[in-house]
Amino acid sequence: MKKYIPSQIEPKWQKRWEEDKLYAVDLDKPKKKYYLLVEFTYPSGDLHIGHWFAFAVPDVLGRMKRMQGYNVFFPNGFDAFGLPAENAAIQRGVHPKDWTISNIENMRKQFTLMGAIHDWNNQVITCLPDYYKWNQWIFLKMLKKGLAYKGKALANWCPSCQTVLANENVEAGKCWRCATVVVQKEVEQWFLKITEYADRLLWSEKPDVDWPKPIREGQNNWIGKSEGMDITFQVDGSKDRIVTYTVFPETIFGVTYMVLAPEHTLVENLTTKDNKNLVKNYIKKTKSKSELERTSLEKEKTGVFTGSYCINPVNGKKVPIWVADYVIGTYGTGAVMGVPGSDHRDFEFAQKYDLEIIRVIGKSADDDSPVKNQSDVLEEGIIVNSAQFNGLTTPEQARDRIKDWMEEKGYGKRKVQYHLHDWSISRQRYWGTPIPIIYCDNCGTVPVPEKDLPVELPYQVDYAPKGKPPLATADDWVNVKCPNCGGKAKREVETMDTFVDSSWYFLRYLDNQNEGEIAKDKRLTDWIMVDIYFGGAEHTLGHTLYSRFFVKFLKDIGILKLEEYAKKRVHHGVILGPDGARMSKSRGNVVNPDAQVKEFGADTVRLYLCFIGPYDIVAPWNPGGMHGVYHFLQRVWGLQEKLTINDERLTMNDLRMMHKIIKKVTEDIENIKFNTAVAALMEWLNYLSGKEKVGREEYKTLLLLLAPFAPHITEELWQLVRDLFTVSSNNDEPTNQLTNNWSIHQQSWPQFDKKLLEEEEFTVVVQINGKVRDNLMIQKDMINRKKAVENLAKQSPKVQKFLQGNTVKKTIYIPGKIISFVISN
RNA sequence: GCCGAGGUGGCGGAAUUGGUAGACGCCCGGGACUUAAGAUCCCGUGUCUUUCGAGACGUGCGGGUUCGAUUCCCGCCCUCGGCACCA
Repeated sequence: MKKYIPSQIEPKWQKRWEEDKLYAVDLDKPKKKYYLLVEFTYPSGDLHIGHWFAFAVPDVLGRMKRMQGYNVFFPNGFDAFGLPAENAAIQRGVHPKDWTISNIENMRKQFTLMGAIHDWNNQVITCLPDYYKWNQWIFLKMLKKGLAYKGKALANWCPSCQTVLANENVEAGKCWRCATVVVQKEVEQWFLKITEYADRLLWSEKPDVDWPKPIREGQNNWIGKSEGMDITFQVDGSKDRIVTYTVFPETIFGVTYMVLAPEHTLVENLTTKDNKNLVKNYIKKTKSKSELERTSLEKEKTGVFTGSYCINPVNGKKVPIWVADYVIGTYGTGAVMGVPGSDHRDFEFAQKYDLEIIRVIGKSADDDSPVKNQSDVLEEGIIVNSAQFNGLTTPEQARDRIKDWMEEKGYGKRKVQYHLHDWSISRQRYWGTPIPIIYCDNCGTVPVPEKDLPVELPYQVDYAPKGKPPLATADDWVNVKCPNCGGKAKREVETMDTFVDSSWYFLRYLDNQNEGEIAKDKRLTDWIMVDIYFGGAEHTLGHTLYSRFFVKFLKDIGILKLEEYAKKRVHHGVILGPDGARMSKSRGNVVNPDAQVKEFGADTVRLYLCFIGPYDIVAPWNPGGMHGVYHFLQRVWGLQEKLTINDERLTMNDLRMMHKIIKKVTEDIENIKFNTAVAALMEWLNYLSGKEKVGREEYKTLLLLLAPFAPHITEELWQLVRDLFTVSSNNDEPTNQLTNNWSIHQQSWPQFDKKLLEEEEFTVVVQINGKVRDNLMIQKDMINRKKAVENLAKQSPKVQKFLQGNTVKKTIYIPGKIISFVISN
């Protein structure tokens, strides 16, 4: 027997599989299709162990499905636009495109070491024009439907770089590049109107697709639908009106003040002379604060009085109007009614500034106790001090009745409000999809005609200009004729958020050569439902929400027929460094998969990643664990010494064990429980190692079950003993099927036989007052005879010891499992 | 603060329509083989007590339901991930 040396067998089989096109998928044959999708990767240049975890483990599922006869499509690609390429360009003077393309080449080589069944013929690279053309196309379709629009929004702004910064590029309130203090500035940007789809993006209680509950709840919370009311307050002595939004209209009688956001348009009008300076200073201070400071850092609320008052419509009460930065201009109406008796935050504010506090929700109908502490504040209970509504319980009885009454009287109007904002897609960057818009001196904003797509990204630009986006430096590109009037015009110089790219890439896999359409029609109907989608939990509120939005939009314009695009979503975990911290170059705890492959082989790395724990685990890399699975593979290798062709040696126990393991491994892979599937294989190997000889059927089944996990070693062993399997026990000629399908990965997945799983003997545990005292072995035919089992149990000396001198009050028998005596003592 | 996930040996973890807690692997200890080391194979391995038969305790903490609770209920503590002072 040769020694098991992974480096001698792995490249050999990878090459052969590639040559024989073992994993090529014919997308025109949708019969028994299985679309396996893993979130594509950013081409950072190096494949790290996280990529292996993300791709090699789902590959196990894909391989089993193939052996089960499915036409498995497991494409891969690169999310190739984005900031790191631009940073590399600035720091090292490499062009982002060259940097990205060479990274992709390198990573594809590293991907092949994994031994995955990827179909690279259908790869997607988002930075190529034939891909991003369709970003532009979708954008134009949205523009046509009014779902893409230009608007203003607050953004992080670096006054020195003259550019908008993403949150992750603001470090402690300063620009990551030049350390200038970042300010909030209103900037014109392109938006996609995702809020239009808010209701459809909300998950129902029982959706048709199998997505984890945490992601559904997370998205629903993020969308944040609330059903409340806009209530109008007249400003005292003025024509101005303040509209305030609330989800608690039942507390309207408890309003004792009004608060406006500093950005509110009425603030200037409402501020009286005496208060001008105070308010002005306050607003100035607010502006210097970043959103971060205004929200999380500042726990204590601050505010100033404007000097004006407004009138509560329900009771004519005059209440003071304040300005406070805890009210956000962009949420609701930018005005909040203060109900300190029934809201903890309002209470804190009222107490600090000595504002009136009225109880409108009490513990009982006659509860008129003063609200003096936070603990006296009640958000739910019985309505008091509220005229005809006293005595109603909140929110059930009171809320809708008060809403009805207020609408009837014209005091307010029901309104649905979402937390979700429209999606800003403008980036002042080079390395992204150009937004297909032309600004004409005569015609204004003109969309690029569809026939002129793609608007290609120019190669020659200054990536780090001061004061304008990089594309603005490419004069030849920027200056164009207006497609409408032929007059002088300029292109939009901003590019799209890269989340646009990833919102529909799973469609493009279905045909990236077909330039006339987004993907082939037939494949969009036959293949598009992704059967299982693996990815990171960090995309709960980003990518997966955006892509659901895109799919719904594409359905509305007739491209797709689906409301959801993935039948099932599975989250993977995170592999930490051996020190338990997140892997990072600066920490020096990065595990290099190539080095691991060199030392142990790809099969061991794959197997370890399966075995490390549940697939959604966050766990450190443990080098000792690698030794464990490597050892296991060596033992599998050594098992060939015990192989015999004499199948008659299989006992009932052997058969039962084998079929039990087939069932366990099959079901565990299907249910994404790879760790216990591997444990079952180890358990069986331990069993087989204990035997003198291993039967042909056992050996074959072990290789087949192990093949998805460790494709190389099983292929090698299969080829060594294949002839033994092709000859049936009565020495017939080898069957054609096996000679054509030379590879183990072309074989059928083992089936288990239910009949062979049935046990002959059962272990019954004997308990006395719930404590285990003995075990009984009983035969199958005895299983339902309680009395007999009871008698048998009572004969046990160990049991007798505890029963002696006591009376059995009760006997519980669970057939084949437990007999439990309850005694008094 | 809110939302979500979780807390089981020295370590990663297994077992939940309530039924022998610790599968499988790592580490560690002992033995075989070897001149030796390594590799490999076999045995042991939750804690404490023990007359070596066994006994008590044990799944973050405190209660409860039950013949029986890691699993169900009530009240806490801690860790991780996410976030929006959301009216």
